[in-house]
Amino acid sequence: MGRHDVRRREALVWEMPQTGSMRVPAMLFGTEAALAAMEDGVFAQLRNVASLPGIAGQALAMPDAHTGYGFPIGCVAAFDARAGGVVSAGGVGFDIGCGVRTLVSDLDREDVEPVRESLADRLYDAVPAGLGAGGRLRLSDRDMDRMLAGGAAWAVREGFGQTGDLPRCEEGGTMPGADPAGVSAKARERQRDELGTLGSGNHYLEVQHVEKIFDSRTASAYGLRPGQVVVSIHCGSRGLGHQVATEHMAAMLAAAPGHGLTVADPELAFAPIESPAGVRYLGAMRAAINCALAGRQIITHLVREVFAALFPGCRLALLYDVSHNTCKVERHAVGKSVKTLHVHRKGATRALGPGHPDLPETFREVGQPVIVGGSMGTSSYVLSGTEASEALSFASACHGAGRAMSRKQAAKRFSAKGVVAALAGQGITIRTHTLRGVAEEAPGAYKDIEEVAQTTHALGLAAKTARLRPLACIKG
DNA sequence: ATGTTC
Repeated sequence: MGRHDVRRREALVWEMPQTGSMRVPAMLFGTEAALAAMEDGVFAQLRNVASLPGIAGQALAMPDAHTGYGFPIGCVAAFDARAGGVVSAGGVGFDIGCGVRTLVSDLDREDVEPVRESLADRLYDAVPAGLGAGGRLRLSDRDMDRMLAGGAAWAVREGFGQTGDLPRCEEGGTMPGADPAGVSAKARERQRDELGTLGSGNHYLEVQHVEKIFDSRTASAYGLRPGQVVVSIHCGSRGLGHQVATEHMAAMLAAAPGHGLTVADPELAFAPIESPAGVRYLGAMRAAINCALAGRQIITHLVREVFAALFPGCRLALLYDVSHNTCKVERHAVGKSVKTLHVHRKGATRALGPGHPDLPETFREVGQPVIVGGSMGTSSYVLSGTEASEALSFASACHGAGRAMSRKQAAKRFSAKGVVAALAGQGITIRTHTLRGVAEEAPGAYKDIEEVAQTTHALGLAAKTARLRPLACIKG
């Protein structure tokens, strides 16, 4: 029961046929070498996902997939409520609403290079980061409810950002259907002073420059040009999302026998979409997504303050904000019919193609910006959504390089000081709250982003638009 | 990912 029955369907497409308890086949994407390097756990977890009630089409692993909690990270799976479909907290992940946003400036690399160290210091001081780090905001219970219902739109109303930012966020900056009352007192307490903080692990705030443009028409629609300075923010819902995930995984596990469901792997806890446990999770999950959106919006404001101090009058406009840990209700073609599905994207990015009605007018002709964050010190990519991804992956693409080894292995293998020095030699400034974190996030602990992006592009999951190179990176 | 093992 593993990878031995994986069949090559096309150059970059691999299928695990429907066998045993699987209700649908599973598909994986990558080169032969990438599949050979993929952890055994991905195949086993994908088989579990493909066995869940009500799954539609196929279970999918993106080119950056690696083993996760229940579902692989880099997994897309869609469920049909009318066919007994389920929702799984492990199918969204602990960091609910985690995502990336990229801001585009009117500065050139040459403007930033002379003050790179000072800019890194100021950003490090302005944006709280690290495990358990608190920020300057303290939310009352009433404000907490408003934040959980309003997301980035709430943050803009509170003075953090510009109304023009909102159309540039997935869902317009507010995830609908949130149930703030479903977020426990404990989850709220963990978040009380964490709003607008970066967190730790692979989260980062990076000043980058546009190193290469692959498609000038799309890049132009996105406002990207060679040499331009951009800022990317990668973070999620902090302690609140973690608490929501923890509580609901336990609740789903407890409720499973009542639905006549067996859960093979406790990490794979799930509940029928329309069951009380499913409904409660979805409401709380959407509130956590709003927490993540509000957080990225507040950090955007802090970054703009730093840039305004160093570069008076400079522009820092939001290109796009997109999550890669979500479950969303979307319409997709399955076989000959179009169905309403709960699409889980765990370590996978929504990638709507040209013409999709959910896209703002600006992106209607070229498709959605798909922001793919590299690991610390390596390139990131701006891709664009394609029409092909609808048939391939429920309009989804990769989310990053994907880990090639565990944090523990990486901490053993790499020296933090060595990593910082090596990156300095490449003209990349690192500011960090934890040296161990730097070793865990060493570029060598990740897959090659170039190969992941190329596979994604060649398959048509999303198209290469621009490559971003880091200048300065703030780590938690 | 995470008040880094409720």
